[in-house]
Amino acid sequence: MTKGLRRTRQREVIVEAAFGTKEHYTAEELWEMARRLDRTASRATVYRTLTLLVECGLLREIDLGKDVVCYDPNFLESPDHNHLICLDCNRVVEFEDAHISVLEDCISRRLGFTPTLKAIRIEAKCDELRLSGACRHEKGA
Amino acid sequence: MTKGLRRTRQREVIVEAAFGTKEHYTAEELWEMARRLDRTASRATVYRTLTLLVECGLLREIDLGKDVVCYDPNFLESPDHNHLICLDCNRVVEFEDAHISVLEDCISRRLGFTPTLKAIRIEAKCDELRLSGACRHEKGA
DNA sequence: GTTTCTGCAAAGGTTTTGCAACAAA
DNA sequence: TTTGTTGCAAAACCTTTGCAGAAAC
Repeated sequence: MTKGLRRTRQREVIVEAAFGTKEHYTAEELWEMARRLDRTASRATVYRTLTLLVECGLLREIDLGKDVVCYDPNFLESPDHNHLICLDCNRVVEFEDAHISVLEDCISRRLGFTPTLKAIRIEAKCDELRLSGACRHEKGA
Repeated sequence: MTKGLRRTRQREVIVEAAFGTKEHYTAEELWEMARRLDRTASRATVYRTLTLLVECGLLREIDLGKDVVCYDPNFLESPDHNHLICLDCNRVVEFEDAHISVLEDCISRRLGFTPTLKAIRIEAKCDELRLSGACRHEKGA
């Protein structure tokens, strides 16, 4: 009844690419990163491996407000972090807060649920840009 | 320099459908609802009107963890609410919490930002189902 | 009359899939 | 061997868009 997953060179390459960065990426971007390690990596296998990694809980899908799904390899280290997206420069800032996390658990329990995933997304404007007219990170796409 | 938007019958129908429910819906579902009011409503106009409504802030896109974008017509009444999605029955529970909202603002400010949108998504398992083996809402798609 | 809007169908972009060849166990 | 995996190209999906006719102002 076990899944009988196999260790293949393709999967090794994709996993290495997936966790070789701390940046968020799309499926297409992961494909590019994997191809830098092995020119023969195929898009289909990247998609199939991404599905596996997300199912295993090794990788998490995040909503950065873009029109494509993004993946975040940093949840292994800090499983409870959230994302703030700067609308001025598109920079994504990760943050973690124990108080919020506890509150989320309380609210869930009160509603009759046990949370399995908690995600906060904050879209915001940069104070520095508003006050001084310039933002240190403005280049960020 | 003004946008010069026009009041058309098609837009009236789509807006009526969009705010004639408290449920969340996809673009496709809104198209079906609009067609119930007017058989000639076209998909393209639904998409174009959705874009306008979101830009105006009358409607909000929400991430329910599905693979399509969902829209939530309830943000006009309670602009600060969040969503808990039951993984057992797919039911979506809306909740609001002033403490969390304040904490989100504090964290944003500390990071140097002024938030324009705050969204929490919690995926969870139903306690009732786990304890008693049955869930009142199990039918939910 | 001018400008905006609509509907259609085609195009665009992302993700999934059927299948034959291939590789791991 | 047996079973799982890959790569390709096609298919499936959702969303956007060009354009000519229609409607609003």
